[in-house]
Amino acid sequence: MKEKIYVHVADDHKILIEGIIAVINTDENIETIGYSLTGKEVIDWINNKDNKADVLILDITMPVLDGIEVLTYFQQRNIKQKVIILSSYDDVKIVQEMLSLGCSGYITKNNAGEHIIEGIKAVHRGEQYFSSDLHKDLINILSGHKVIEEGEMPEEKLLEELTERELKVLRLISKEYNTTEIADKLNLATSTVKTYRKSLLKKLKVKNVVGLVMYAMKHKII
Amino acid sequence: MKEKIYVHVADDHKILIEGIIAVINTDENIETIGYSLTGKEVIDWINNKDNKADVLILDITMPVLDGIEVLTYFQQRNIKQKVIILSSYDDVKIVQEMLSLGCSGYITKNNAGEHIIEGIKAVHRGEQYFSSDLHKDLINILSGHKVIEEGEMPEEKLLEELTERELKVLRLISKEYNTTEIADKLNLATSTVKTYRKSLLKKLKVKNVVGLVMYAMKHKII
DNA sequence: CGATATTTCCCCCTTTAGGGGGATTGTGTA
DNA sequence: TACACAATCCCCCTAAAGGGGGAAATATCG
Repeated sequence: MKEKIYVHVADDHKILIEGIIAVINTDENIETIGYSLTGKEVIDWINNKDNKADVLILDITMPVLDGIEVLTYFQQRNIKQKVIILSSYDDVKIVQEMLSLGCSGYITKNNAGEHIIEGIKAVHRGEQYFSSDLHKDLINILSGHKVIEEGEMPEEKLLEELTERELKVLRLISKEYNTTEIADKLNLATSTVKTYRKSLLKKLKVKNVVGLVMYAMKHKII
Repeated sequence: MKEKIYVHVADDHKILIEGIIAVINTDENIETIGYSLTGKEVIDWINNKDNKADVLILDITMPVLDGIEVLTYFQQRNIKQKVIILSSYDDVKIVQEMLSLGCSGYITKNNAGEHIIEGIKAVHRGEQYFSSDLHKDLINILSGHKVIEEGEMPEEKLLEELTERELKVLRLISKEYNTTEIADKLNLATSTVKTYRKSLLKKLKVKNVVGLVMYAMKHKII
């Protein structure tokens, strides 16, 4: 008899958590062990010595610390638990960003529950897992992706087309900050921030800030 | 022994559907009878004579015809099945809009599964049902809301705070049009459009276009 | 090492957005 | 009828955004 895999689920929609738990518990070798409704709860959970979960199913969009922030926290603390991202988005860039933040799997919500069970078992074995409906070109890109080892700190770039700085600026733009305020927050000259704004408009092929914000929302950059 | 209530579930996230089905089937008096992943599938299902469902659980955001379009279709055909909206949004305006489109219940995804069972039974009895986490002021507003009778065509306004014109301008802003282009499209003077922009900023209490677009996306105005 | 990309900053300039008024119609309702 | 409000337009003005360059330092990668 194999040892059980203990799973913790984090999503801001309780109904979805209940669903995942119901699906997961159909497998004898997997057991759910608590859930979180916000990123903060996940952090609290990980810092609890009593937690004995092996795998975390993590939604990207959550109030009070989102999935990205949780992953960043995990990366900084070198958390041993495996993380599977459960997301509505099948965007290549997001998958890459999540991978660079150290997650072990990525499953879209469009996918059937059985994939979650597969995914949990795969990442628990130390593999990486991606749900099958991720575009084929994504799989191609990912096949060349370095598998993240235990304790390793992946430092590679994400969102190939947008640079770190451009992303930061875009996130701040989406928070209604203007050029001067962004320059202030990032300790840059306003001219520099203006340069980033211009390159964002060019790279994303949009007409104005509105296009930038729409892109940011659609691609969950905010 | 009571007669069973047959339920159909529509959501673009299969995992959520599986969850809902798992939750619903814990109740002996309710049985799920198929599901849809897009609004189009719902329409196909409703037009199938073999369908014997009583209640439809309907997500608002779906590809290929969203929940709003499905409800509109139902309203036009005078469909007898009861509809419960399952949504991520607990916004008063959206609830009102859905009610005006003839839905019988509104449950947020933040709510536990047990509410779904309660809701299904309630709307099947001919009542209206709203999940308990909807703001209290919403409940107050709704208590004065006319219950929609079979076959009635409600025509009331939605989005009280924004006027028709402001909404039109907001939608065009979200399409990256600038003031001049909007004025052109609506056959207005640019000064008029500027007036609307200013009143939008005031009414929605945001700093700039970015805030307008964020509001529009969050509230499904676009 | 050399090519390439990122980050940082500067100049010039035009267009657009936004903040502050005010004014006129028309419509519906207390 | 009087009042509120939506819809339409105008003025003035400042701040911000965007379009076009250029340029230097640093990093990265083959």
